[in-house]
Amino acid sequence: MPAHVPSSARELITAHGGRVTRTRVAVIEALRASDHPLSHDEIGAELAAAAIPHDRVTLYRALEWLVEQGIAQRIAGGERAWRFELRREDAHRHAHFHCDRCGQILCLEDVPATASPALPAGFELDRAELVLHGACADCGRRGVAEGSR
Amino acid sequence: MPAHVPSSARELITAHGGRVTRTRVAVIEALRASDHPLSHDEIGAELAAAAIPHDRVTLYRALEWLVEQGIAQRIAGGERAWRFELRREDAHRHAHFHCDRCGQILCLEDVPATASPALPAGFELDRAELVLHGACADCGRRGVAEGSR
DNA sequence: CTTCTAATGCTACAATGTTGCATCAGTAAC
DNA sequence: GTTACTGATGCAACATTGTAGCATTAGAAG
Repeated sequence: MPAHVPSSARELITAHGGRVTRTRVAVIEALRASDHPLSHDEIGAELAAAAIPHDRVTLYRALEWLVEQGIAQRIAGGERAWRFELRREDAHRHAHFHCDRCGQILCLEDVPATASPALPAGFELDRAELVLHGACADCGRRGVAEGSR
Repeated sequence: MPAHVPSSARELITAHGGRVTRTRVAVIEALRASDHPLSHDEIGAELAAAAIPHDRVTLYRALEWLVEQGIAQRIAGGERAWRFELRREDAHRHAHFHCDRCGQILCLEDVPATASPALPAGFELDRAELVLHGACADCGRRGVAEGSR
């Protein structure tokens, strides 16, 4: 990925009136480099791998800020922990797939998370979250009868 | 609701080879009586209101069993806690709405949780979970600019 | 370089869910 | 009805995930 992309992590942060800190930059880079939503834990591991000192709480707050600013978005995956991914202009409506066996979550770029128009009166729609559950290609091939836990 | 519905809680349990215990019966009744998915906490409150002694862990395990048996299903709502609802034959595909302001979750009976056919090769779909986020009728009417937190 | 304050990095805590194990109770066999 | 078997419970202790408070650090502006 070129280093001088239009909206670098630095630009992205300053554009939202935030301070450019190593944690925020690293989190954005990690999210950008991944092809699937990351959990707090996974992001923490990325930072550790990049030898970037960080605190658990700081990471939570950095992500909270990114979500508030609309730079990132949360996904309620299959497990208890939140997952995060960068919010893209047009593609922030794709669905996700959660494998009930290996727990992996991945993006289904081709599957739109359609916002149905049939909402009751008075309701305001902000966003739609579509999560498909099942077995991913790897797990599916290993047979259905194995049992997942 | 009539007491002699085709599949009473008792029948539902024995049909799946489980023992009929007050906790399981009460949980099923609570889920059946509610028009929206319930959290552990809410179900616990129902049991307490019905003067049914219960333990937090027992409740978790009762719900776990119900989900395993396909009697109930989990919904990953807006908050961290799981929500549960009875799984209905044909209607187990409706979407849910999460109000980002009051935290309430409710069923959108009219909105189907469509399972897209465009899954990558090798993937097996079990179920689709569609959650719409926004403001419910009550919260929406009270103005958008109030701020949610 | 100094100043201002947003972010950080603790610690401590809250909320949610899980594990182990002794005991209780639902069910079936007698 | 009594007995025996084992699923289900209840308790304690723990694991995971996320928050709150507050003193300190460091980004950005002058």
